[in-house]
Formats: sequence, structure tokens, C-alpha cells
Amino acid sequence: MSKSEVVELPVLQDGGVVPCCPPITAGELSQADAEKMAAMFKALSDPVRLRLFSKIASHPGGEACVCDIADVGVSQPTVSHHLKKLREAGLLTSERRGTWVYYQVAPSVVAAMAAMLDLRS
Amino acid sequence: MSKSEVVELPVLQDGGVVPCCPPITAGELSQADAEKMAAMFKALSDPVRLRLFSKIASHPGGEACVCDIADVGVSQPTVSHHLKKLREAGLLTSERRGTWVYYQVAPSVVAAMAAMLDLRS
DNA sequence: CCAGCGTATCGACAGGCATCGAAGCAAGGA
DNA sequence: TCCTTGCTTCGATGCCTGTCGATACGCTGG
Repeated sequence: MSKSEVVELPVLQDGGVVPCCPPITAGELSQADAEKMAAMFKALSDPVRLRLFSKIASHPGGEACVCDIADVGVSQPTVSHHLKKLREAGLLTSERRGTWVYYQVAPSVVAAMAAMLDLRS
Repeated sequence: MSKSEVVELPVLQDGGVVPCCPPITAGELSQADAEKMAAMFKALSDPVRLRLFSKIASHPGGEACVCDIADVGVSQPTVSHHLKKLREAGLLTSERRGTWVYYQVAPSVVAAMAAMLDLRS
């Protein structure tokens, strides 16, 4: 299947600038909004995924090769599984360059999360 | 077990002001930090819990009676189960006042999340 | 003291998910 | 052409969790 499968990004609208959901403190969440936000939080609700995400996010340029981040204490297939989950949640994008596959932090993801938390400073 | 069981708040230190973990983009997360953050995100990774939390957070004073928020489409025991999860995650506190039980958003929770997201405004 | 209401816990069940080894696919070098 | 290396997918397994009905607990009013 590779990368052609777009899973209709849960947390970001097409532009990537407008958050999907109103702030969590702005009123009662609709069922649909709650499900979108839950999907995003669920993607970050695993320690392994959190460590993978932070390793990528803290790399220069917000991107890293799998081989650079695979050391998180679980087997290599499991790492691949978690990266796929993060990709499906719209938090990461992936790109093959020759032998290696690079993962990048999807743009505006952090801003979308900030909007959910009502942190328009 | 009842409520005397304190689950050593995952995301907030004793004072409640200092976040537990470095920003997610500041470098590689330690195993311990990743587990604390994951526990918090996991608490918010369910649509029902998200709706309950937002209902409480959007109530005046950041507090609400269970009877005011219980209409989220699941049975009463399930609502109670989810509120317990949010309490154990340190996101909510509860207090009995006469017949009713009131839940409040734990102070500084949102600030702690903001710190994780590297949003030092 | 008892009946009634609001909330929490219990026990059970089904579905979801993290994990692994094995196998498959892609790219590059001998 | 084959082998090696990097990554993904597959199938199986065991644990975790969301859900419910039944039941227990706490409080208030009669």
C-alpha cells in the first residue's frame, strides 16, 4: 500500500492551518469533534510512539531516518507499526530516499493541538 | 479501594505548577517521561472522556455536577468509570456536596500540556 | 428507620491493541 | 544475478479497556 493511502487526516483540515475542532474549553464537544480529537490523543498515548515522535521532532529540520530513531527498546517490526499509526493519525509524513525512509513531523500539528487546548496566547 | 488511592499524578508535580516533562520537541524523551505523558494522553484518548472533560471545563468555574454532564450517550456506570479514569490521570478532582458529586478541572493541567507542546507563549 | 435518589463498584463479555517472529519487498553493491 | 541491508506487512498471541446490568454505598426527606 505504501504512502498513497491518505487516511483523511483527523486533526488538520486540508489547509493545515485551521484546527479541526473548537477549543476543549469553549463548550460541549460534538460527537464528531470528540472522535477526531480522541484519535489524535490516542496516537500519542503510547510511550513508544511518544519517544519516536519526540526523536523526530527534535531532529534538525523535524525529520529523521528510521535507522536513527529505531532504538526505543522494542523490535524493529514494532517500531514500524508505531510509525504507521502516527502516519495514519496525520502526525507524521514519510518519504523514501534511496535506501532509507525518512519521517517528518506534519506541519501545523502542534498548532492544531494548541488550538484544542485554547492556548491562543 | 474507594478514593483514598492516590495514583501519583502523572502529569503534575506536587505543586501543580511545574510540568512533569520537558517539551516534546526539546530532545529525546526519557522512558519515564514518555510514560507519564502517555498516561495523560491516554486519559484524553476516548471520545466519551473528551466530552465529559469539555463539559466540565466549559462550565462556569470549571466545575460541574455529574448529573449535569452524564448525558453523553452511555450508561451511568460507564460515565462513572470514565470520570474515575480522568481523576486517576490527575485531570479532574471530585468533591461530594450533599447528594451530588462535583468534578473540577485540576488546576494547571492545561498549562502542563502547553509546556509539553513547547508553547511557552 | 426506611424509602428513594444519585453515584460508585463489581463481574462479565467483546473488541481493540502492542508485541513478536517470519516472511515479503525495495534498493544497492559484489 | 545473487546477496545484503533497510523497512513493511502478516499472522498469532496475550493483555488492556470500554461497555453493560446488577448491586452496593451515601445522602436526604419523610
